[in-house]
Amino acid sequence: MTGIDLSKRKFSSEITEAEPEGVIAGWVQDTRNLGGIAFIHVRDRTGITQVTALKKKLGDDVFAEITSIVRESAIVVMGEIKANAQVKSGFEMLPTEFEVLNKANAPLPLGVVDKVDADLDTRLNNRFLDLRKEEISRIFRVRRIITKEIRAFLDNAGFDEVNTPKIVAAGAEGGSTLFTLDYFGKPAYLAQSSQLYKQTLMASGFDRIYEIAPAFRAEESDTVRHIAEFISLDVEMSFVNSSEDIMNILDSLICHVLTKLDEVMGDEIRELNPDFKAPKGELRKVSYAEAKEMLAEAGKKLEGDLDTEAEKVLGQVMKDKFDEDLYFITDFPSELKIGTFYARRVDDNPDLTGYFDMDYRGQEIVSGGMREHRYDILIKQMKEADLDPDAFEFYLKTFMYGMPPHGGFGLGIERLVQMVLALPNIRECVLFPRDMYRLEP
RNA sequence: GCCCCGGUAGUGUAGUGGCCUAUCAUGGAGCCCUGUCGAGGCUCCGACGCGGAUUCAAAUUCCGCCCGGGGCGCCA
Repeated sequence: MTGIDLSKRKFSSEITEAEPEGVIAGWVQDTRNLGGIAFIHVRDRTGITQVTALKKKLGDDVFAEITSIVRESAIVVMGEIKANAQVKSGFEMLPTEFEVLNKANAPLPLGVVDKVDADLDTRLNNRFLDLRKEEISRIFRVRRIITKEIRAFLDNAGFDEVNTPKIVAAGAEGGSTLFTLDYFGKPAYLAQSSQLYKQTLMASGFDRIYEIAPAFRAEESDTVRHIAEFISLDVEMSFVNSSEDIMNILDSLICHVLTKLDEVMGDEIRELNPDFKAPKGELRKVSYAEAKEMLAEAGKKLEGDLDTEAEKVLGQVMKDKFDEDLYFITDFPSELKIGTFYARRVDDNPDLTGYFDMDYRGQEIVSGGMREHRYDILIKQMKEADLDPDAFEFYLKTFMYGMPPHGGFGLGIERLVQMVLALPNIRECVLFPRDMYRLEP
């Protein structure tokens, strides 16, 4: 039991002179002891309150006690609120009582307000301390607003949120990138995408659905844009004519989300990424063939699918030419989408698919398009992709009883956050990232 | 999976065979200071990833292992 009633606690942002007595609680960020006066900066999730301790008023012993609290200890302070123009927040607290709720050990494995930077690895090993930094927790505020606005937009557009299993018997794109696990003695996998299930729901009359859920990839991809567990927004809609219908929804969705984000915390985002701006409206569509030409002009010859360098060059071209960050790449050749067996090819030109990517400054963040809803063609494409239809029985069955034409897309939430904030590493926008080497914390 | 690079105090670094009893900053401990907010001044503390090899001598060279960083392929 503490002597100070924690239920009376106010956040730093709520401190005003209106209530002359107050209780604050948080972490001791820093102490400035000037001898006869000391300033203790107490941080909570809304900001910092300065506690001003006077030796004369508190007495030598209490003053020594309050000024010797180890940084990052959790404390609660009760005191008098005073307006003071010399303080950043405009208010300070003159303590009458305080209590260390739990002391921090010294030295800290990671400084929260130190003047030296720490490596990402060190920071992730001590993530709980890393997350106490405002500029780090800000990344997750951005992330929360993004997912909140995605839901707001899609709910409003008549989409229902669903959940599909993450323990599955087969993957959407073959077995090499699946994590295996033992499921009551049977082999099972962690879902690499909700593709098969969201299509199944199209055969179930849901019409418009979305899911925001983890996807697991056992790809041995050790890069700044890959993680083994990421959050995917999956959207699927049925009774649609073409990929245009799907791109329209995605276009409106992304513009809505980024516009709202700009409204709510645009300035804070630009402190971290000065180039952030919300797209104005309809996004540009560049066909694969056009992209190839634009790349040739820029001196990058392309054979086959866009490689990482091609994506980056194209991103720069879009920036230079149109001053645009976000754009579609459409009409991928079918030969590049063999592995994506469920992609529907253009009826009068089977060399092309209606598949598209959406790139954000040269980084792929979305991929999607019309799915193949006709059973026979699907089987054929599955075989071309070297997959065994027998392993997909539950999925294929849904195509035999009135599967409507449908399509959708998958968007990598972390990739979007990473590009909005221009973060150097995707791990920055995951609380506890999982990669080839990191399984804890 | 392939290619390149690195591991020095709690944290970030300097140091490429002897000048190393290892630099600087930050941090920690302590002292001084009644308006700090990257506070300031002074003192002290604290480190060469592990194993082997070469050498009179290894933080420094070589080999193996472990850990980390970057790029590619692939993808969201």
